[in-house]
Amino acid sequence: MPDTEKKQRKKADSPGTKEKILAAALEDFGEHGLSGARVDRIAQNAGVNKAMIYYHFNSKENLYREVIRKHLIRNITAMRGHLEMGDFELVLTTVSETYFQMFNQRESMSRLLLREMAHSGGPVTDEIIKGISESRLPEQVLSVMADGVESGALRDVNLRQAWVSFISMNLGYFLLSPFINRILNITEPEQFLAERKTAVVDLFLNGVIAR
Amino acid sequence: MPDTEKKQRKKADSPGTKEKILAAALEDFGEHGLSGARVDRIAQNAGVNKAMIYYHFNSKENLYREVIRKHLIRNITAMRGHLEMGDFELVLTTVSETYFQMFNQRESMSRLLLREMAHSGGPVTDEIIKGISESRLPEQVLSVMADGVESGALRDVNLRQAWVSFISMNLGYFLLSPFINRILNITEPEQFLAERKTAVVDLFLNGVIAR
Amino acid sequence: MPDTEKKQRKKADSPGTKEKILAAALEDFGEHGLSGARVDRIAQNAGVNKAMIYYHFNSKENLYREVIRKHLIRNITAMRGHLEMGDFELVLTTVSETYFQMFNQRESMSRLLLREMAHSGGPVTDEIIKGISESRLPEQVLSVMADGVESGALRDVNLRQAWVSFISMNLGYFLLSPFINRILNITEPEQFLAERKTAVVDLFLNGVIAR
Amino acid sequence: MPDTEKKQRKKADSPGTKEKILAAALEDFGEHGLSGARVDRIAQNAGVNKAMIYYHFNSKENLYREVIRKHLIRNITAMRGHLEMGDFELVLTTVSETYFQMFNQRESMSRLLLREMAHSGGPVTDEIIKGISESRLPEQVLSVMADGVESGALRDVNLRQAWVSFISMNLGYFLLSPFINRILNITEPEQFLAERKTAVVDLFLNGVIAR
DNA sequence: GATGAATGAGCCTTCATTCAT
DNA sequence: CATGAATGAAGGCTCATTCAT
Repeated sequence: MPDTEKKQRKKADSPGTKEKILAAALEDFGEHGLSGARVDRIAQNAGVNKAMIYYHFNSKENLYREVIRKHLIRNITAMRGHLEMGDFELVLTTVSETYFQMFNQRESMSRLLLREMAHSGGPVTDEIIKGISESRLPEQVLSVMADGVESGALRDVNLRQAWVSFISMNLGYFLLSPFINRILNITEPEQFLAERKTAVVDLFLNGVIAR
Repeated sequence: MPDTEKKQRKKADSPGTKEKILAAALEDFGEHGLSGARVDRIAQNAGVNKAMIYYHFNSKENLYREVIRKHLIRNITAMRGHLEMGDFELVLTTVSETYFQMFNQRESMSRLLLREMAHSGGPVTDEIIKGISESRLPEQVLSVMADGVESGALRDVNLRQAWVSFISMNLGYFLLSPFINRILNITEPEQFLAERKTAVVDLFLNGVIAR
Repeated sequence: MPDTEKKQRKKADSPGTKEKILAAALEDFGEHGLSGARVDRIAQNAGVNKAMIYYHFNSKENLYREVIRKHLIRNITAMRGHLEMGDFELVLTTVSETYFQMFNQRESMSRLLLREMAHSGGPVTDEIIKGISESRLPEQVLSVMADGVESGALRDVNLRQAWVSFISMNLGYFLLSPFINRILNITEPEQFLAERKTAVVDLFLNGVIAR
Repeated sequence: MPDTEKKQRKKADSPGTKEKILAAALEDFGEHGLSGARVDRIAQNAGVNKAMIYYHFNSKENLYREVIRKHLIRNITAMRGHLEMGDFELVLTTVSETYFQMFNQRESMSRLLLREMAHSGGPVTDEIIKGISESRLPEQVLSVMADGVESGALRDVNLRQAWVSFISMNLGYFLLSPFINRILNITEPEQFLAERKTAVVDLFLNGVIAR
């Protein structure tokens, strides 16, 4: 049947055209933002014709959506799997590690997220939030901390404030690294980053644990 | 009273045209970023002719530079004055307060800074960094903390890591608030923000103080 | 007949869009000069979208370059073919004829060249000069004249001065015709032009031949 | 009377403001043409406020007119004085000399004239032509030549063609010098120019004199 | 699927000109 | 006379998007 053939070809034909576009788009959106990105440039860096972008995705904005969907949300929801509840310190370490993996794999990623957050009402804000909410991660951690407070293991701190602080500590360096590196004269960012995971967990734990 | 406003002067008049442009520009750059901002829109919101932007500033990018120069760097360097060394907790509180004042006065500001930081190689990165460096704030705080470690008052933590964490905790909510508010279901951001100052200092202090 | 026009091809079609632009551009540049020409006007007269000018050529200035390249340099280098050495008078006549053909075919051309020469450091000066040099025309004529002087057929005149005079005589009317026609009250320029070829060669020959 | 005072000041006040503007304008128009010239630039180079240009002259185009009036037409009409009829060769030499003086004094001048001629229907074409006609120079020379032909001293050439050739030979180098210098590899233009006057007259005389 | 050509709206910038002082 | 500020009308160029093949 020709139909069958066609369908199979459809998948086989474009050898990763969509993927090449998505990769180039991630780079460009990360580097220049939604309005600063250029469809021509993305097409050229992907090695495809510009019209193909409109064939596969329908608009620049939709491409942006898909990029975030693929690279960001996928990672966030994947976090759920890695997070089997247990020791509080282990939970914190796991969360930290996931963030570090997520943002470290591709430099463009953090920039992309940054810009998106700066937009607030941007096109994919809702989806990101939905992704995070569905991961139920904040909920779980807050509940673990609540248990800790109740059992007297943790100080009676404002849990949501604490959680915001923890997230901020984790993301902070990714968001601010170009600045921090120069201001603090950090010459080996990789090493600083490697130390950071434990430093963050250590500071936070000492900050909340009862004494 | 005479000379209440500045209407009677012959020259150097231009009743705040530059200021009106700068204000409108801050809004637009904060809302849409450098590339997303529109010169027409800025002119219209400032109530001036579009060409005046090029008369007073020379290009869109230069206007951007001036906006940051005026609103950001001015604040950062002003911090120096407020920071007479004293009690460690007082220092932290002062720093926190300055950040909170700085970003709270105008919503656009945090978005502007956010975007600028995401750019890294952006047009004013150097100036911002210079402004911060000249304020000598990081230097001072690090030295205070070093004293604390030496005297045994503070745990032997990596100071730069701790400092990055403190900055991140302070800026984090400003940068991420649109997300955080919805994810943590924060219905009264003002109150959350008001609590935040002390929460941040409290968590950090407990995190570093020797026990 | 099949394939009369070029409508059936798949690619490389664009039924002469580039050519239409070049033609309209020649007119506009000739009429108003590089800075006086208007891209909108060129596009409209060519019957194409303004953006196509930037698609096919990359800037107004580059379009200008291409116009000259196509219409001027092509003619100059073509001269080489017509110039088989022979009788001195024949050489002069050939040169004259080429100039007359070149500038007579399109009124805009002479104006274009005129303006370009007035610019000296203009964008295509180098190319024009290269085109002329490569045609080796001046070289050849000078050498023929040198032979004439040596054999005693020609007076011992300054050859380069003579050559400049000959060129000037040939181009002069094209450059100055709007003025000359009115000052000398020439009511039938075509006839004056037709007589000019022989008049120029005659005057020059008599001026240099030994007596 | 204050009125008297004012009037006298009027003339005395601006110490050559108009002149400074005219000088700067000549330069700019010569360098960039009517449409390429910039009022700002002229004002700046003249060291006056831009509005002054509109105070003294009324528009860019009118300034252009005045520049030509002052620098070109003045010269052309001045020629009349220098031209007392006499020996034919003397007449030719005088004409040549006048042209050479006129164009040699200011480099911008020839470019200005060139551009104006390329415009044909330009704003001052009429005035230039009127200036030339009123100088009666062409008329006089043609009549001298006619006498020469009648007396048998000159060959029976087409007088108007000959006159056009003579003018072209005189102006040619000025118009084409940037090109000619490079094509003929003329390294000392001043010397070439100095030789040119006699070369032109010599060639023309030999071309028309009966043999 | 893929491509080169085409389009229309809009953007940043410039410029001749005017106005208030 | 002189000036700084202001204006409106383009002008060159870009860009997301679409079309024909």
